[in-house]
Formats: sequence, C-alpha cells, structure tokens
Amino acid sequence: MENKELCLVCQDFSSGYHYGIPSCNGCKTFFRRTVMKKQKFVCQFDQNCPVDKSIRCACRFCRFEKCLKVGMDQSALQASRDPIGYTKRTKKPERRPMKEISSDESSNESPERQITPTRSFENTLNLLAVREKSANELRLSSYLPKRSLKQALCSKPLLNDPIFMNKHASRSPRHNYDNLRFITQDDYHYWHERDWFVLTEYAKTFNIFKNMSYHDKTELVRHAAIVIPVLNQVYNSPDHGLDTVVFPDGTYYDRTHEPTRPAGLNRKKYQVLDLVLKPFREMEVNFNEFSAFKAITFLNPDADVSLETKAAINEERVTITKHLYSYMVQKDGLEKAIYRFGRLILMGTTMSKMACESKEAVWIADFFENIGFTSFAKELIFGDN
Amino acid sequence: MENKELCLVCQDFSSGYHYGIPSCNGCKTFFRRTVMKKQKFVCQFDQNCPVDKSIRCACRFCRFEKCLKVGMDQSALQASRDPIGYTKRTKKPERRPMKEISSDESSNESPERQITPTRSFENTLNLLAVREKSANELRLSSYLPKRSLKQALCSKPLLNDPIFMNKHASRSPRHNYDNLRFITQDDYHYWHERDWFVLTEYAKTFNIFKNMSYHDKTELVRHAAIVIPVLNQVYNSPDHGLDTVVFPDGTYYDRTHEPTRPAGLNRKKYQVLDLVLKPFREMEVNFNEFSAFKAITFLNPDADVSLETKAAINEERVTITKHLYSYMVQKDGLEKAIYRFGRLILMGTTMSKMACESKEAVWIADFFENIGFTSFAKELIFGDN
DNA sequence: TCTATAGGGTCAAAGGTCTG
DNA sequence: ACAGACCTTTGACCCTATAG
Repeated sequence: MENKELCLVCQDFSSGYHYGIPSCNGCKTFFRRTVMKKQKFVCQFDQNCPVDKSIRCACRFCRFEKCLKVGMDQSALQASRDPIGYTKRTKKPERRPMKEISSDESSNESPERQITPTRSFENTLNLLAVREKSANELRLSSYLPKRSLKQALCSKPLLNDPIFMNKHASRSPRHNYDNLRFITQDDYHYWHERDWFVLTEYAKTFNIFKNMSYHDKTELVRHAAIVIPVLNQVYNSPDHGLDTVVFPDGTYYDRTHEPTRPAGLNRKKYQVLDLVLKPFREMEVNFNEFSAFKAITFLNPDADVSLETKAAINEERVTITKHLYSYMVQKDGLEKAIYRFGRLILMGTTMSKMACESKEAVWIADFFENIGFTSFAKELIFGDN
Repeated sequence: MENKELCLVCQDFSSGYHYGIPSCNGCKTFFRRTVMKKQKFVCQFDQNCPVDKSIRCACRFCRFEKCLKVGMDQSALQASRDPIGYTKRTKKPERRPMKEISSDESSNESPERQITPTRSFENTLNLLAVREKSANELRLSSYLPKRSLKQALCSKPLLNDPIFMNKHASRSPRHNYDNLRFITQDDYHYWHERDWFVLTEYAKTFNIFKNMSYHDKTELVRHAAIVIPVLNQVYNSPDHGLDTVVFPDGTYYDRTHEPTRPAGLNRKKYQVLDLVLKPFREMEVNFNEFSAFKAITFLNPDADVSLETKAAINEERVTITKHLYSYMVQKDGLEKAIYRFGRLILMGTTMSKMACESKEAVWIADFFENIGFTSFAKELIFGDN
C-alpha cells in the first residue's frame, strides 16, 4: 500500500505483475477477457486515444493496443480451468434482484406473441391463480349441465365468460362446508360429476388445449380425470385434521374403512390422505402454488396424445414450473424454496401414479360396478369407441 | 535437464518421485492439497476427461482420479507437522513483518477448519456418480449369479466391495457395443436378467435401503424393475440416432414393429424412444445428472412401502434433487439450469407412469407368456407369496 | 557430516465469480 | 453486456526431515 508500482497500461496502482508487467486488476481482467474471447475492437478515432486510470474504458481498441505495447504477454494465458463455484459468502437481504429480473422480463416482452407469452412469473402465476379461482367458483355453484363429453369439450368455454359466471356461478347455499356428515355413495357420485364438469371447463381455458385435436383433448382430460378432482377435493378441504377430507356440502370421508366400497377405492383414500393431503398441509402450499401445481399436473405429456401435442404440453408445463420456482424463491428465499419446490414437483410422480392406476381394468371395473356411472362418466373413463 | 522422467499424471517433466511415482510439481501439490483438504470434485462430463500438461487443470475430478490410477499413494502424506516448529523465514526475517504475523496466526489454526467449505452438492453428486460408474462396470461384466430375490437382496453388497469388483467386474469382451445386430427374444431376456441383477446390487448401495424391512426392499426394487433398466439401456446406448437403442453386446432395437412381441411391448418401445431417449439427447444430460436422476427415480415413495419408509425415501430424494439443482446452476447458470432442471425432474412423471403400467395385469401377462421368465424374475414382478 | 530425495509450506500470479 | 473488486487455485520455489 506504500510505494506500489503503477499499472503500465493506465497508471492506476498495480496489483502485481500480470501477464509480464505491473498492472492493475482492471487491465489484467480486460486483457484476459479480450484474448480469451478473441474480441476485435474498432477505434472510433485515430487509434491514438489516451489510456489512463480515468478514461481507460473509453476506447477498448486503444486500451488493448496499449496492453500489447507495454508488453502484456498473450502466451501467459492458460487453458480454461475447472469451475470453482461461488466465491462470495451468501448475503441475506437480497429480495430485490428477483423483483428486478421480473420487471426486466416484463418490459422486454414482445406484445405480439400470444400462444406462449413470455411474461414475468408474477403474470403467469397470476393468470393461473385467476383461472383457479374461477374454476373453484364454478365448483361451488349448483350449475351442472347434462351433456356428452364431446359437447363438454367442444362447447363455448364458460369460465372466462363473465356473463355466464355472473349468472350461474354464484355459490350454492348448500356448499358452505358446514353440516358435516359422513359421505355416501350418492355423495361421491355427485362430487365426481361436479368435478368432472369443472375439469372440462378448466381444460378449455388453456390456449394450448384449444389448438389440440379432439382426440388429444379427450385423452388429456381422461388422463386428468382422477387426479384433478383429487387435488380440488384435498386443497379446498377445510382443516379437520390429517385424516379427513371435507367436500363443500359438508360430506366427508376419513380413514374409516367403508366395506361397501371396493378395496381399490379404500386403498385410494389412504393414498390421497397420506400422499396428497399430508404433504400439502406440511408444506403449507399457498393458493398460487396450488394453482401452478394443478396446472402442471393437468398438462401431463404422458397422456396418449400425439407427439406434437406431447411436446407442446411439455414446453408449457416446463414454463409454468420455471415461473413457480421463481415465485417460490422470491417468497421463501433460496434455501427454503429449493426444498419446497423439489418436494412439490416430486409429488408429480404420485399424481402420475394415481392417474395411471385409475386406468387399471380391475380398479375401473370395481368402480364401475359400485357407482352408477352416467354416460358422460363412461365416455370420460372408457372412451367413446 | 534432458533425460528427465515424465510425470505419470500429466506427461510434464517430472521433478522427482512424489507419493510413489515420478510426477511434476503441479500434480504433486495438487494431490497433497486434495487429500489434505479432503476435497471432492465433480466431473462436468463423463469422468473420462484427458489429463495432460496443457489441460491438467480443466477437470479436477479426472486429474485426481488419474493421480490415483497411476499409483499416487495417499498414505505417503505425513501427519500434520508441528506448525510452530516450522521456521520459514530464516533467510529474510525483515521482509514482511505484517505478513509474517498474519501467516503465523493462520498457521496456528486447526487444519480441520473449514475456511472454504466444500459445497455439499459435490459430495452427494459425486457419491452418486461413483455408484453409477460401479454399477455400469458390473453391468458390462459377464458376472451373473443365479439366486433368488431374497438371496439377492439379503446377501453381501458387491458394488462397494473392491475385491469382488476387481475380480469379477471387468468388462466382458462381448460387451463393447459393436457387432450390431437386431435384438431377439433371447437377447431381451439376457439383458433383463443382467439389468435386474445390477438393480439389486445398485439398491443395496443406498444406506436408506439397508435399513428397510425385507417387504419394503422388495416393493421398492419391484417398483423400479422396469424403469431403472430402461434408464440404463437408454443412457448407455451409443448414439445411432433417435430411433435406436443399442445394448452393450451390440444387439439393438428401433421402431421396427416386432410382430412376435405383444402389442404392449411394442408400445413401450415407442414410449422409451419418444419419452426417454429423445429428451436425454436433446437436453444433453451428462453423467452426473444421469446418476442423480436415476437415484431420484429409484427412490420413489409411490412404491407400496410402509409410511415411515415412504417418508424416509422422500426426504432422501428431495435432498438429491436439491443437490442436483445446485449442481446444474453451477454448471449451466441460473436461466438455463432452471429450464433443464424442470424438464428433467418432470420426466419423473413419465418414469412413474412406466413403473405403474408395468404392473398392469394384462401387460404383465403378455410379457410373461412371451419371455421365459426365470424364477427370479417371477419373484421380482409378481412377489413371492 | 554431508548430500540427495521427498516430504510440507509459501505466495505471486494465474483463473473464476459476482455486483454494479 | 461489460468492468473490475474480490475470490480461489495453481505451481515454481523454498525449507526441512531423513536415509544412506
């Protein structure tokens, strides 16, 4: 710090010898980067710009020339090394960068893209949350049309139709989660019908869904037919302990064995409680996270759809996953977010398993014999031939 | 200075014998430091990076591996010398009084002190990569014992037994991926047997597995019985295009319809090509990422294991997932890492679907009738009753 | 005692990382 | 995207213990 040498390039205090000559940190790094990236600069003037501490960044061409002139040695550069990871200790008060990134992204967004708009995670998650809210309103209403699967999938979308929603989607007085009583077969039946109806409307709100062939639409909805209702039922159930799922009309089930139901369905009950309800409660999944997770679960490329549709679905769900992660980091901080995110996304395998098992012939047959299916349900589960 | 020996690690001129072999100053110091600080490195590629004078710093994992391979002897490191007895500035004691004090201070510190803690993801991922490498060596060997599932799961683990591995796990000359020919039923059968054998040994290397009940062990392995072999087959297949999977003995399958096989198996072939091979190739999944993904796939709490085991498995796979994420961020940068990570982890749903479908009665029956199962395979797929 | 060898330590100068 | 402060790693060079 006393009689230090000066940088031969810019006359700043040198930080030692670099590439053969005394030089400062800035000129050292500038030289390395320039040689490594083989950058070529152009001088705006006469190739004799002054280079000193105050204006060393003004002309990169002349700065690099000066580096060479005072004897910096290119051959002193080495081959790339193994990356060494983070070098700075973690800082605590850093919620701002997320914010900045998100506002940057939204200001960069191009207005003409419409199919998969690149918005900030806030916009994406917000869109999903709004969709989820509407879907739940419809679920809590008493509206339940009788229609075929084809009618359901090809008719006008209802969820984003404010006139329809205003008129028919007000909450039924029966759906206030009070008057608890144990669930019966008829109640199961009623809520399956409602949840399947809402599922078809939910599906139609995805732009990506509108562009699919009819075959792909039915396959995707069919694949989601068990798990999406389960997610609705579990997430919206008020907390009566880890063993109880309550439906909006106050009917509930718990671990009580129901001997009149097939073994497969009793087993599924335990799966739902252990593998969905419990993790949701433990992780304190919030509404935005649930909305995104449900969309990721719905957009499952494992359904028997065309390869193009698989690819499109996958892109969409990866995008949502990215935004969900950004949101969680902003909300929980890095460490906690990685844990919660990993845990939540890995629940996808459980969802996948349930979706798959619901197709097992034995299970379906049980189900079919014990619940009087409507023709809609038969189409949904078995296909229309 | 001319007839000097060369460093066995990097071919630079050796500065004498160090730790048992002729080696250069750099490799000598690198080896000492790595052992002393117990550093664990992770290879960014496939653990076979070249190591020579010009690029010896490019991959620290492979450099250290090479050190060990050419015979550097860890036991030649001496116990920590008495730092106080070491008088370093006998010649020029006046040069840097400030420095001297500070370095004395630092030399009084315990050598175990973690000034730069090695990032934990390196240890975790490295462990998984080493495990994967051994498993693949066993897979490429010709060792294939006849034993029951119980014997397989309860016998002594082989993968981390260096004596066994040295003796029996050398690569079979038949398993060199050349001599391509279309696969037959017998070949399928052979590779299923091999992959199932390796799977049982792979499973036993997980500490978490050792602590499970026998029932949980079989369920977990059973749940992995289809997907883990698929991952092995796909990842290790040399690239002959997106339609071809090559086994180590040169047998291959592609999209050719095989009419002698049941429809379910032909369908599965397409699934493997479209949903596993293609994404792996597109994402350029590297060895570390594959090792971690395979472990996450194996540790699937959806298997029919006890609730305690489910919870333990889930914790473990969430931990691996976190470390995988950290690794990918370090390797790819934030933006790219989030995309690749999301895409890779979401492939878990596909794995789950395959695992589940493999249990479908119809599918299994097809499979069973067309491939002569050994009793081991029957146990694995159907259980032992 | 002397000398060659092979341990360990040092620090200038490489390269990598991250924030503004 | 670039600049440069700040971080880690490398290895030529040094000191020291020990065997012959």
